[in-house]
Amino acid sequence: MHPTIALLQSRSLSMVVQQEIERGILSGEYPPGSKLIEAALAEKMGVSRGPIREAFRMLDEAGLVRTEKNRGVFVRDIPLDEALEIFDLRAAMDELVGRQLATHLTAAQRDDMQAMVSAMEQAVAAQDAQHYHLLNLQFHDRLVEMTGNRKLTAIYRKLIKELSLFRRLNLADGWLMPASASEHQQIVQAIASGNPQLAGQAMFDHAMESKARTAANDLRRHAAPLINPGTKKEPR
Amino acid sequence: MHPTIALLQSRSLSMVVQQEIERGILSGEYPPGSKLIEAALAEKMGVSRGPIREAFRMLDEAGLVRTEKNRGVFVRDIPLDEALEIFDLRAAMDELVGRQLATHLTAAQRDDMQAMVSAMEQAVAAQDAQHYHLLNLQFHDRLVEMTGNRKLTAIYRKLIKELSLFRRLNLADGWLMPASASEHQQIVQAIASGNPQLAGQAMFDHAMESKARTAANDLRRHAAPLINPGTKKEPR
DNA sequence: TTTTTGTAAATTGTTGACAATTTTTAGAAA
DNA sequence: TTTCTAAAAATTGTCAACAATTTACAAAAA
Repeated sequence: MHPTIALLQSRSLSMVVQQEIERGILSGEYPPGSKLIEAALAEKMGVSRGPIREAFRMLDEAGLVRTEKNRGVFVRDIPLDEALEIFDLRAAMDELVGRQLATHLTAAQRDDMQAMVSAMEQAVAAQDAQHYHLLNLQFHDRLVEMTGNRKLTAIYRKLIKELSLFRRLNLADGWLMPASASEHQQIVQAIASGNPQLAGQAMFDHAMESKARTAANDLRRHAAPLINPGTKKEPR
Repeated sequence: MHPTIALLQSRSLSMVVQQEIERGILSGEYPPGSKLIEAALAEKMGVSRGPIREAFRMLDEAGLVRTEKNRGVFVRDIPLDEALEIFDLRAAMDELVGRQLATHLTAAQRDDMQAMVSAMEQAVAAQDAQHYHLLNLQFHDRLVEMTGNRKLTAIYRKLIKELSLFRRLNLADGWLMPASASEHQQIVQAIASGNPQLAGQAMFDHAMESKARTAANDLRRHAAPLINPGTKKEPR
């Protein structure tokens, strides 16, 4: 069967719309706090408002937008305290990932991990922060996926998406690039050693380091505030 | 402001519908696998199909129903392997809860916990399995809530709801009631001791005991199959 | 100037209608 | 009887229209 036909049979309009809006949110096209207007999106995507509204409900439940009755739908802006909460939760999940991988890792998985770490080290050497950032996200995503726990993987990915709506994170990435590079090699070694306690600890510590860096970076931001770029409409 | 007016201003129709359908699912009125018909629900609740469809999208994202294009929406039936995955994830979250409570517990919280354990012991003495089950759910929910981590609390509650769609769980509860009673006292003591490692371990072990009991109970179910009660329409 | 008030415009909430697809039913053919 | 086929019914997908609410704007009052 033709792939396009198969796609139209399985994906309803609202799901396509949901993916498209989500892409726009995660890419920064619709920044945190900005208002999403039903009619505008409907016209842009060539559909009526029904599927747009259904997509809004999915995005709301996923935590990417917030809905105010009779006022509209806004891209969520994750406050610092919620971001820190998510880091704690992610650390616990990563610890579980480390433990499980340490007990069930295959040789092929071990090589995968090592290859990704090598790629990250190359990105560090090349000073390519953007590429390093993508590789880092992929590394952790793959590790979670390797556990085979689909529910864990699904929730982990949701948390990562929500975290990307924490504005102040973006700036941080550049400065922190070299810091976490060596930790990844440590993680791979701990997992490969087959010691669940050690591997879990390495993953947990790495996640908490990210949390600490984010918190420290937020303080720096407050000390040296930025000029307000506000061109988009904000709520209230 | 009058509470009824405030309610009507904050809750849109689709949110009310979502809550009502969710209540029906969790109460067993709409059992796992059963089909949810838009028109029937719309008439029953006195609204049009639009809000029903929006509620469906929320419930789908929450994992309580599954949508098949052009075929309809069905209450999800959680398979054993997914239930076991959720137990692993919940164990990691509970471990985090134990650690955090051990370091930040107030005296009032400690008394709360102790009171709930006492209530559970009374339910055990009275052989009231139904009441014990509710108290047990409340105990763990309150502990998660006490951490103050809202994201953790929200995801934990979602997981509990999904787990309740694992049919085979219901039967298990009765037999297992006395087994987990003493573990709760152990948990409270571990948390009250202020030792994060110990408290986390107690919570983790307790969750994994639940998992093991569920798995064992499922084996028993397969050995002694039940007469099929099927009166509801099933998909396929 | 600043605040208030009233009207127009924009936007959201809800509904009913129609099209597309699936499911059921009844009859024909094997 | 069983299997296949085609029409009918039921159900979902999508849309456009209308009502309700909020927002924007301009004039009047302080």
